[in-house]
Amino acid sequence: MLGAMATLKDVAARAGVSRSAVSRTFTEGASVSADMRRRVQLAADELGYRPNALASSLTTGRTKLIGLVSNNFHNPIFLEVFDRFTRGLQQRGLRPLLVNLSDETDPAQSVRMMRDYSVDGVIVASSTLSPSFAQAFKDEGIPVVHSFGRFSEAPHVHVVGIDNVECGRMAARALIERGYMRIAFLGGPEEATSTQDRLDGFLEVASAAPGVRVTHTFARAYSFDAGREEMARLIDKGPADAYFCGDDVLSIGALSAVRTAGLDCPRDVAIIGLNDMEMARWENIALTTIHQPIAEIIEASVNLVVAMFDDSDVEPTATLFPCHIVERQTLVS
Amino acid sequence: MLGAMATLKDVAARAGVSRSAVSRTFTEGASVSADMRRRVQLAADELGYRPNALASSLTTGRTKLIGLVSNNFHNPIFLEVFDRFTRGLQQRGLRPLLVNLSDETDPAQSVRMMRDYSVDGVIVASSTLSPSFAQAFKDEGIPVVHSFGRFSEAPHVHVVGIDNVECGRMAARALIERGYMRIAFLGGPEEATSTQDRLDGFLEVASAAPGVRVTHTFARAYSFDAGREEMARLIDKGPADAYFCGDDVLSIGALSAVRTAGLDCPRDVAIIGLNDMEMARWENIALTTIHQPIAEIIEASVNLVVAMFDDSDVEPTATLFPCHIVERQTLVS
DNA sequence: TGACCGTTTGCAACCGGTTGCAATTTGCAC
DNA sequence: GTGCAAATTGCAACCGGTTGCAAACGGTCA
Repeated sequence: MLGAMATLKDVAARAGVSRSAVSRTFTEGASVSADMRRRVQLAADELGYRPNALASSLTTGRTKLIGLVSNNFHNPIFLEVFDRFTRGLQQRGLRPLLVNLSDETDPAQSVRMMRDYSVDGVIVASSTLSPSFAQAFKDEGIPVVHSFGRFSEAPHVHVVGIDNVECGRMAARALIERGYMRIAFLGGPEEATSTQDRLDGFLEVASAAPGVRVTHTFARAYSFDAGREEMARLIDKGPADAYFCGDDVLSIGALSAVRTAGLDCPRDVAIIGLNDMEMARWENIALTTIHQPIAEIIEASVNLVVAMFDDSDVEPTATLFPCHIVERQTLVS
Repeated sequence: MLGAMATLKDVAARAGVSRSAVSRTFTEGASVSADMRRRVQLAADELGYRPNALASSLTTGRTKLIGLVSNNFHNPIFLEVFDRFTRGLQQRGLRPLLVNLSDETDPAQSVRMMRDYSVDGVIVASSTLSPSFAQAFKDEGIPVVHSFGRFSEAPHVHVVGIDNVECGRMAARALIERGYMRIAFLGGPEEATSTQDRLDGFLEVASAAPGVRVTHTFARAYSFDAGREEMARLIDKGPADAYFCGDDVLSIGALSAVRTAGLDCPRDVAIIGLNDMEMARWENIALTTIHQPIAEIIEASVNLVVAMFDDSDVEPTATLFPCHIVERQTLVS
């Protein structure tokens, strides 16, 4: 169609004005007369001109690119997360540059990469990465928010998420209140910060409850298979009465193992999950679980990273959103 | 840490060489002596210098940015798709710029956006978008590949995917071979190209089979709820013996409805899906389904878009990968 | 008519790189 | 030591924009 892409210069020539005039026409709030703007627009339209966002970023220092870094590409809840993040960013005129932090890749490399592309900010979306990973971006001078990250009283970077320790407590209380006496935590991978925190809270409450026997084990991943395998193993050894599973996917795997073993879910082995992902509502699953307010977390994360554009040096904050239990059918009521 | 990011000029000054020398040191295959390279490297390391990818794109004309455009942010299989795309691109040194084509946003806007950011290419990952959408990128001179797109003998843009019509035939044959006499297609949204094609193939074979009664309906989306609702409705009216469901998610929803109605899945109502997503293997689902070779499709798509960098004007091709049925437990054997 | 002020416009330098070309250096054979 | 080709280096222009500054313009008021 067009031999080459029209540039500022072409438009200026065609409209018979200076390059600055063209630039100003396409810059919000610049000083241009209505007449000039009309002439430039006309020439621009004829040539199909659009400003090159990358070229202008050179002088303005803003790319409107946001790094979206995650290592959770196997947990269905993250599709929901990506959906919301991309929409939230797009609505604000920002573009997500997606980084898949698969285990092989060196994390430091992704930091360099983000710097190479001069992203305006980075959102680390992961409940398993250590706080130090997000910090690496800050050290490079890149605004960063850690979504679903580990809470800290005095975080080094902005953290938005839930209080995993409190969720652990909440789960323990829920099980104890319902009269379960042998309860257990079936966690995600031991090295995940979310697993550690949820366990801490769970044990804190459970071990303080008189007469309650509490145990815990870890699955090798937040995945269906890992949950199923671990629960199968536990059933073999004689299971507890009720389990707090590290997350919903794990819960669904565990649930499957329970049923395969010919046991009934709330009656023989009860389960409470965490996340309240879409699937938890499916009527063949009907998982009782702790709801994590994803939408709020993401909204807050995006707002935070945007706020940092203007004032990059605000004190890092930890924003926690409250969770609540959604009653379905995997716990006696 | 560093007041500001070090630039080429800073490094040149520090090393006492010309700016060109620094540039060449960081350019593959440029003419620099070993001695020079050492001096520059030293200065660069001391300053923590890294070349600005966007600035260089200005002269090289390559950004290594690839637009990844999709409107499927609710089908769990697309998490797998995004995972594979991001890894495939990253391995080749490319960065995915994710675009969420949610229904509200004007498609034309995403085309402009990609142009503004000078992406080297675009991958449209969607089985529901019309071919003309992908074409819009081509019209702007942007290399584009439509993954999971509709097959055409003479496509306007590169298409990589499966033969949906053939899948429809395959499903019909599978049901007929197994002796089901009243079969039906429970499709995705009627306007999705994949739904249309699968229906065509299904009807073609089914209506040619003597004594076989065939019907079809559409769910309002490729989603669990839509599948469950539609199947519940069908059960009310008296269901067919066996259903080809538009995809796995739909199948799982339908399966749920079948069980909720107190029916047994292969015996009373049989189901075959399409996709073979991870969940189809879950033992509480065990869906018999047509396997779609996602990995191959994505690998081929990425290769294709990369190949277009060098030669943008190759004749558009349609690459189809064969599918096969994976036997599990929702069809009699 | 001229002084004065606010707007609009263009010039030219700059953002952080790349690259063609010519000048300089190097290596090697004689 | 000389001659010549190949390898290395720097200069300067360029990629596609933005922006501070000063000149030009337009209008008002005396």
